[in-house]
Amino acid sequence: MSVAHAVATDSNPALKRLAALTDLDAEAASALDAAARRSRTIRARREVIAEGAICDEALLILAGWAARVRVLEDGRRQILDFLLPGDFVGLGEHRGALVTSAVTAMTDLQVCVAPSADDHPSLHRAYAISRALSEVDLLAQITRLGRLNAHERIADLLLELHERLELAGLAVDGRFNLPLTQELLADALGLTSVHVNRTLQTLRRDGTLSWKGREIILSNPRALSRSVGRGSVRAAITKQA
Amino acid sequence: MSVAHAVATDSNPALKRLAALTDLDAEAASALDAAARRSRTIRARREVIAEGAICDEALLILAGWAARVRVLEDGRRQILDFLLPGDFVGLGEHRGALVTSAVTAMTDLQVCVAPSADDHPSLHRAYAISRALSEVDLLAQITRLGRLNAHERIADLLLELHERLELAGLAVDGRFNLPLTQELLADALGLTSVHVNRTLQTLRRDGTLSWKGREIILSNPRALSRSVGRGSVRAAITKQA
DNA sequence: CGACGCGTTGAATGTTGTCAACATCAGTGG
DNA sequence: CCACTGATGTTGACAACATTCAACGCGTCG
Repeated sequence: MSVAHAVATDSNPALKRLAALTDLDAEAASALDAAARRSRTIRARREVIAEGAICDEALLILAGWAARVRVLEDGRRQILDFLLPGDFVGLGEHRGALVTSAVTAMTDLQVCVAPSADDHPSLHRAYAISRALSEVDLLAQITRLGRLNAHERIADLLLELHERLELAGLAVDGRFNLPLTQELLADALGLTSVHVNRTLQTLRRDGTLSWKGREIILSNPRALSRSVGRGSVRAAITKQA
Repeated sequence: MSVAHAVATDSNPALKRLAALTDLDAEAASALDAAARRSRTIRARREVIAEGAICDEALLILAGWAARVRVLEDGRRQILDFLLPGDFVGLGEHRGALVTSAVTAMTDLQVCVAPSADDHPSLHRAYAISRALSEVDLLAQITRLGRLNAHERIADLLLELHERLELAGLAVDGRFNLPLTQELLADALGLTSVHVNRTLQTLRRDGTLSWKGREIILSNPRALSRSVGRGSVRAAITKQA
């Protein structure tokens, strides 16, 4: 990862993540940097983009958390996945495509338009890897909901978030900022908030994690990862880069 | 959908599906037709491609069913999604990418190498729409597992399969061939085969469906779709084309 | 025939959801 | 400064949903 160019990889989590996915050349990095300077803020709980909208350009998340959400007619809600700094909104879609699910800001959000990768091979690579990772995470979500129990679901999701935030420099040693309520966690995990609450309590009691305010600490991510049997595809893709 | 060219859209479900996604020009259709002539057979239960393999080219499924499967260390199994005639294996991945999950043949399978879309704009469009649909289906699977109960999960999945097979001309009026055991259905739905069995019985009793041998009949797909509150994103994307 | 895969059934158990109440805290306006 | 409000977390009792285990029927195939 070259730091010769004058772009602030360290102060910009999104840029840091993309640089971690593949070697960005100076051009690509400065294109991203320029894009980031034209950023826009979206308030928490606002919709970033609606289901069924037409998508012409992808957005890059610079700061804050968003989520893709589906709401059933009777009010049941499912969070499909979370979008973190360095992730894209609508990157999968081809130009002019319908957006396949609503994206909502979970916190105040800072986004910019993702620069076109057309004349930047290294950006193109970074986008491709980012897409691949987000598919891996969707598949992991399916396995979580289909075959893990409440304890495992919570541990596995927190591990995933930790791995992802680590890439952007936003998690260290099992510690990171988790700006979610137990109810949102429940909506992501296919559980009720009551059950999430109870399960969290046992995870706290047995020393697996602590969570006060918005700071969460996983006592031993490695060990937890092994004990939950968390897959290694993410790591393989990240290292391949 | 032009049928002027000499390509057998009607006898080839895969071609029929792609033609239904977007208007294929004669060149694209004959490229697909040529590719289909160099097909390969894979026996049921064999692995089509292993997780972690390197993917250089996408495969097109001409006949038979496959599935992406994830198996946990302790033997629990989750079917991530099904791949039907006209679907692609490894289309999402960029060249040289790691395959993100094993693909297994559920029946004897006929596949061919998907022709490159580089110099066929209409193929490119078809592939893009196909990718978009498969993402929609992944998101639907997440909602199914996270927020629907056993009855709803079964109905919703069968409706999805019906919609998808309809595009390829393999389902008509709620009737299609379902080459799965109750156990495989359970692995896709995050349930046990015992519970799937019991739930199917009540669905049969109340007249929602019948299933004998491999033929399944949904009595009233429209009504069922409404009663389950099944989303319409698939339809929107298909119509957009 | 026997072995095997698949579907079916019953009884007991375990996991998760529901409902309702209360605790805590931050913010708001009187 | 306090009372009030709303969002979030916590708890208990109970019901609903789903799994487990074990057994048996039925057909196919060697």
